[in-house]
Amino acid sequence: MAKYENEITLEGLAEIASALGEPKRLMALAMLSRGERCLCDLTEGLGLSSSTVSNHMAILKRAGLVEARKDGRWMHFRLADSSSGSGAPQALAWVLDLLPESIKSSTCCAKDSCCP
Amino acid sequence: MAKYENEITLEGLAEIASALGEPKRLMALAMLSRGERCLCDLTEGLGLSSSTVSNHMAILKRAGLVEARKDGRWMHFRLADSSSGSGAPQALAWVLDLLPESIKSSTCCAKDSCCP
DNA sequence: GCTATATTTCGATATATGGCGAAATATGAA
DNA sequence: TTCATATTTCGCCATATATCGAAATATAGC
Repeated sequence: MAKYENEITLEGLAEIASALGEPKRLMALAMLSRGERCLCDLTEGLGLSSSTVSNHMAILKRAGLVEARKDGRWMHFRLADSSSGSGAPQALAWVLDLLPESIKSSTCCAKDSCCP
Repeated sequence: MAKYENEITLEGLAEIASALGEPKRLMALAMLSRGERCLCDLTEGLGLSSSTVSNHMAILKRAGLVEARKDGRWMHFRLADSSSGSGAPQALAWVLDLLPESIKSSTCCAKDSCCP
């Protein structure tokens, strides 16, 4: 973590935006906006291999956009808490506001497990 | 308003985020937040070649984050108008809110032409 | 211990991106 | 028209990214 409590560096800001810059990752966030999911659920919903989804989630986690919780064999992911610093909550607010509408005009998800 | 007027696709959203996911482009937006600039000003401020900056600005323009105006030999860039649709204004609001603070802890800009 | 399942890590590969300099284009000025 | 300047386009290179399958790791249940 940075030297100061909630310090936001230019690189950190770019990292957050970059993490959001991939349709499948946006799709994953949309799924998580409806509640916690384990990796296998995300894998099924996104139609990607588990290794690929694991990578995507690591990127989102590194950017501070999601948090993970291990429960036995399952890794559960959820959207980052709004109290977490460094700009991620604001980014989530922005993107979650626009996601529901944008998903309607997309064929990104393999199943409708993610689509309202 | 028409149904598809300001439609946001998942890919469009990802394109906006992706355009924001590069420190030099964030720097360029910070410069533009202080007023219109021509490409040569941006080039000097960012410390990159003009061809590279031209590319960066094309990416920001394509994402709807900046607008351009040609005046003689000079191409002037400015932040996209808040009335423009497709999520760019919200993205700009998010990033412009955090940029001033983040720039302080960065050595990205070649000159202080961009730093408040 | 052994097996089955969930996840991560490890190559490998194809494509995308950021960067530059050189060449091409556009335009104002002499 | 000729020259100088601002910008874009092009070719190239190095690095990053998205993806997969296979192998490695972790854990629940037997």
